Amino acid sequence: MEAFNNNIEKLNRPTLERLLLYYHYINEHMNGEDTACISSSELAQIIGVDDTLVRKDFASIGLKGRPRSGFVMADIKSQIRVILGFDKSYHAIIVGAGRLGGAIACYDEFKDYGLKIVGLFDNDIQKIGSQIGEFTIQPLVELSPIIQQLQVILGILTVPAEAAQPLADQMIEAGVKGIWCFSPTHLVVPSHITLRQEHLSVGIAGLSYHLRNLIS
Amino acid sequence: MEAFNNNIEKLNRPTLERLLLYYHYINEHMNGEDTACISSSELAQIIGVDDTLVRKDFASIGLKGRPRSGFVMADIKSQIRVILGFDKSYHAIIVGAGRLGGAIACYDEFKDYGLKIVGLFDNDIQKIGSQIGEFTIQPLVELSPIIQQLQVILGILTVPAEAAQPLADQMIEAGVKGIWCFSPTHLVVPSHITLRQEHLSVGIAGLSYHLRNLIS
DNA sequence: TAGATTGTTAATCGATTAACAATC
DNA sequence: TAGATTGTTAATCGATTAACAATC
Repeated sequence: MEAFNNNIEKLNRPTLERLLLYYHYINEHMNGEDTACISSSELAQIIGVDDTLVRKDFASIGLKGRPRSGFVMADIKSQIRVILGFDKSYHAIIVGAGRLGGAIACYDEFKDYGLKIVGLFDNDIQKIGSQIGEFTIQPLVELSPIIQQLQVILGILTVPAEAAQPLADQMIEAGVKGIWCFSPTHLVVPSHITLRQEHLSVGIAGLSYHLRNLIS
Repeated sequence: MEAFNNNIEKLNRPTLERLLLYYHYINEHMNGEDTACISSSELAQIIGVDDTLVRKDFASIGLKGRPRSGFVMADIKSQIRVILGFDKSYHAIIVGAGRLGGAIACYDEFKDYGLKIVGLFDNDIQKIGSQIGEFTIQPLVELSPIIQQLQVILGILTVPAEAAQPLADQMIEAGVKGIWCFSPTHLVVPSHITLRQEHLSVGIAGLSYHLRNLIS
């Protein structure tokens, strides 16, 4: 297990992102045939990368193919699930019950990735107690107790930028191991905390940069 | 203009992303002093990159610094705005008036990036005519006419995965030049169309991968 | 067997970092 | 002037691609 972990710990970001693309494609095109195969070159063409890269990626997660037939799709799917941790379920909570927080709370696909939302919090007295999807919005005073009671390891932030840092600090103090932040700010967290910052504006930047010459 | 465009057209993705980080930081820390300077090493430390890289990035967008003082913050800000096209305003519409569509429609920061949402569409008869923020939800039959009338160049998709492709096709047919897709699917678009696919699951993959060893 | 496909080593490519002269 | 900081060339690093023997 030690060696195995050391091995996959090395996966770099481009590889991680490609693994997810493979996973999406296989997931949508498996049709229950457990023994169906796909060649690295076919998958490479679909994803838009070089076929050697696909084989390298698969080798890096311990997948073996067979000359003349390729890789068993069911194997690809299950191995990526294991490597990315989708086979293990873990608890997350959302702080910020605005439209974005609500959208994430109700996002159906999360269960495919092992992520289970177990709470939705807000400081707005108007919202507390009301319902979004299957969640009753809870007050912030419950935040730390719930994190501890339910062993929540991921905190999702969908609050205004200026509220994000203190809430992140509080969640880390209470025991979360990761922060997924949708607030447009720059969080500072201890090095042992996994942080993923989603900046909508990164998307805009790329689009705007490519579109700017078309704007009259 | 020709030469200038050829020049900046070369900006690669890491550079684009860093430009945005510089922009965010400068934007929040300028305090109206138009002449305040910042050194490449100071900015580098804040962003978490090498200082040579900051100077390379700035050189690549035509920014010049001064030995002993650094770069004028106001210059950095305005030059990045021009390069990324934030100084030009353009029209976008959103298709899919669910929670995520609503969140994006009401996202306040977009105006800083030149993006102006001019319509919110849905096919749900229950939703059509109702209000989200300042938008009245419109029926899909209005989609193409509005795109043409208002010269909409960006279409934002927040619909279920299976609805995304035909709607993208329709918007491209009607004249949009870019698609920003939040639906968890793989869109196929002509090569002259700028596509940005946002996959929430990419974020989950990275988080899950790093957290998986902590899950009991 | 012949031929398609894997697995892997070597070559290439592009981005980052190091080094350092030029400059204010 | 002395010293901090830029601007740029060369070195390094890491990821991708090419080449090709091994294999079913």
